[in-house]
Amino acid sequence: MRDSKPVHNETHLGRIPLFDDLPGEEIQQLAKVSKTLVLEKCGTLFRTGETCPGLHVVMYGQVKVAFSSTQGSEKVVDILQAGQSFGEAELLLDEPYRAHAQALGDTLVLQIAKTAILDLIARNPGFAHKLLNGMSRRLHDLMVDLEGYTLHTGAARVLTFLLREASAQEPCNESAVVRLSAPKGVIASRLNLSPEYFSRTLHHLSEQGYFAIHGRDIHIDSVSRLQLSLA
Amino acid sequence: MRDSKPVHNETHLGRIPLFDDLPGEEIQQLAKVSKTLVLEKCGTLFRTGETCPGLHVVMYGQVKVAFSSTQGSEKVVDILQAGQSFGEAELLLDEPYRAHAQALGDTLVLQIAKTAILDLIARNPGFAHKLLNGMSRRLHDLMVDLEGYTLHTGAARVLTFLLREASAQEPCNESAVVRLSAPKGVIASRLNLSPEYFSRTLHHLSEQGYFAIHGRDIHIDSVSRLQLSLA
DNA sequence: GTATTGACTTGATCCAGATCAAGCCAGGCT
DNA sequence: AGCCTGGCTTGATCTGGATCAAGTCAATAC
Repeated sequence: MRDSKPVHNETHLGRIPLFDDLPGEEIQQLAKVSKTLVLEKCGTLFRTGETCPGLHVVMYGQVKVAFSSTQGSEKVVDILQAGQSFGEAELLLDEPYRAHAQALGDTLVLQIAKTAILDLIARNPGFAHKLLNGMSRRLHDLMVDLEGYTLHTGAARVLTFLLREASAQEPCNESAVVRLSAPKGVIASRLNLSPEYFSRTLHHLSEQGYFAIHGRDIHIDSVSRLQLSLA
Repeated sequence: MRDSKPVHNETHLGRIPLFDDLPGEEIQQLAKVSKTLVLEKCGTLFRTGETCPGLHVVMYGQVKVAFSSTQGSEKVVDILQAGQSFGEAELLLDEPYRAHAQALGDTLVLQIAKTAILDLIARNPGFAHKLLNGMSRRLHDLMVDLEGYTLHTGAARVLTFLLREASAQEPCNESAVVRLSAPKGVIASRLNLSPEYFSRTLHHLSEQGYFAIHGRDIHIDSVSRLQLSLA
């Protein structure tokens, strides 16, 4: 993890959904108070228990956020893609992180100083509203996850995951090729399954004819058939 | 579930944490656009799939929020106490509820019109900030729950629950009597356990000498001993 | 007082998914 | 080439917690 000077971050920041209707001078101000973090594969962004130095925004690459148990096992909570921000709740509450975050590949993250964010909230109602929407989205997604973990089976979670990926990667197509954006073990943990059971479930479902597995590519013939199997 | 005219809601609203530093005229405005809902035991506040008519605030009583599976079983997500609000995320996103809500006893709930809340966010940065803090808190609590569900055992969840209740009901005491605020079955579901297993675990832990069970009262001799057993 | 209902307990059995243990295979080393 | 190393699969076994099935014990209703 190395720091570098904030060169040309304005242009990048301006494209992030959270900031994209902020006036130019605000963006410049943000860029001035943010640090650029370059992470290589497995590089740590933050650890459990650390206090939150600012808002993290993934510029490119992927970051996995996970809990770690005392026995060394870990549970992936989220896989952040480029454009996503993280740590709003901890920032606003001044609570230490419950989870740790690690880059899944070469990744670039901006860290925006806390005061700048608080400032924006106080001065710019539009920004506050956008932040509220972002947190609502996260809260909502977390509820969906929770529902899955507590009252759906492993297979159902796998199917829902594939369907969501399919509609994100190839919207409104009857057939789709879903490319798993992370190692299967990471996806498994994200779905709260052991790698072994995830593999078995995936192969079992493919034997039922729901899709074909080619490495990290899942070929789905009939998206609507998957949908039906969940109802 | 009956509606009644908004009588004297101002005084009640002004005491809710979310609104307690709003000027009097704003409170009056809120009271004017809010509906009073009187629920008796098991009365439904909202159902899964309904769209959100406004922000719900529990004035007194208790409301359980739960997912229901197709097979009739349900999973309690949260038990709302007096003073708590619910539905911010769904309100802001215009998404239908993922869960349903039911009164656990005689309960009074205020329902504040969506437009009034949006207005306040736009006009009053302090309110927006407070709302952000509230949602951060909920997001954070959900992460804690998720951590418990995914990497702690049933017994550990029971102990953590009792400890949290103890410190809420009798802060900083070495011994405490925790009164379960809802039927054991509801608490069990909140901890993602079957009623049977919750009962067993509770009795098993009491046999280990962690506490004594007297109906809904749990007598804890040594709070610090429970804390130790979790580390 | 007796039935009824709802909240809880207790025991027996079952199962989804974890864990343990090999083995496999592709890609990056030297 | 040969050798790791890490990601994935596959099989055998185990277990936390669910489910099914009776009770027990209030508290309310009749």
